[in-house]
Amino acid sequence: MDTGATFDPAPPTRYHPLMKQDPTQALRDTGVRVTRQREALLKVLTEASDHPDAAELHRRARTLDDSLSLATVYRTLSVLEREGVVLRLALENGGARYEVADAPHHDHIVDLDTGQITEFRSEKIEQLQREIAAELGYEIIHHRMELYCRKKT
Amino acid sequence: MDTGATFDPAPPTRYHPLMKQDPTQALRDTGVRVTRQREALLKVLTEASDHPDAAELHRRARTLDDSLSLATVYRTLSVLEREGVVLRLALENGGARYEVADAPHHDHIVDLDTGQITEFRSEKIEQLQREIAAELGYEIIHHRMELYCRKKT
DNA sequence: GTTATTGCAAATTATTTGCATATAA
DNA sequence: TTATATGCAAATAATTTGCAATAAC
Repeated sequence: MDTGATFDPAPPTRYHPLMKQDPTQALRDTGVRVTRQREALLKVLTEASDHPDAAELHRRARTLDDSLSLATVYRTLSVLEREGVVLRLALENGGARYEVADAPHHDHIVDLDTGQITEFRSEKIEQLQREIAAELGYEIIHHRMELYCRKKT
Repeated sequence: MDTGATFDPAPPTRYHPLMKQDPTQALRDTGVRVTRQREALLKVLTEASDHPDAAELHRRARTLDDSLSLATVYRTLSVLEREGVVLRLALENGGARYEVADAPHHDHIVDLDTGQITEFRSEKIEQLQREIAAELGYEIIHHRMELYCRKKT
């Protein structure tokens, strides 16, 4: 069985335009001010291989800048999302989770027992999605797909 | 182009075991008490062709039982979800939306401009999903897929 | 008659916002 | 210098919960 799908426990390649170079400089070029707290958050985000929520990012980034407030975490995440630097993930339950947009588009497998998230992409599925949307006269702007799974015994 | 996908603006066929007969009687058989407020909510849910949130369901059901409280709406929805009678939809933003589990599994297309939701199913995609999960030793318990689209011009 | 369900109000959780102060460019 | 970002505390929004009263079976 070869589905042509590829997997990434933690994607290595830079992808988003803003991530091709130093993200802080790239942000500056877009007219976004780079503050101490934004640098801390960016560092924590790029180093995270899991998918932390705002509170967890706050916890981690505070070790780099202990004045950082949770409100600023939310505000910064929203700026970074608008700039295309991070992606917000809204899983089935609980609050939003975040990941750096440093890899090509992918979808997620959630391990229901461990909570572990695996990323994968399937060009075949993407193609089918586009065709299905097109049948209804639609163009896909973006999409989400999550497989909630358990290890086979 | 034939993707084999099928579409339902509002699915007609009863599906869930509990929906094959009178849902209220079916619930009673499972040991769930059928109250005035639960009947009102069930009626509103089965008659809805859109995907209302809790507040909207409250509004609609209150015309049938004006004593119905929002807290009871939430509690009832959670009971109905546990019983498999309704599905909770957690779209990209905003609160949860609900639909009756009266049709086979399907995914959703969300019109970004009108908010309209179209249901579709694609056995091809489902098959690919299962294969991808299997490659990682996973079995899919359930999944979600939403295509956020705009009408092609 | 029991036991589950309800309404109400108060509590929670996740996130956002107003405002005076601090700071990047 | 001057607009933007920050921290703090208060405000929202969606959902949940404690508890005494009520109703289903």
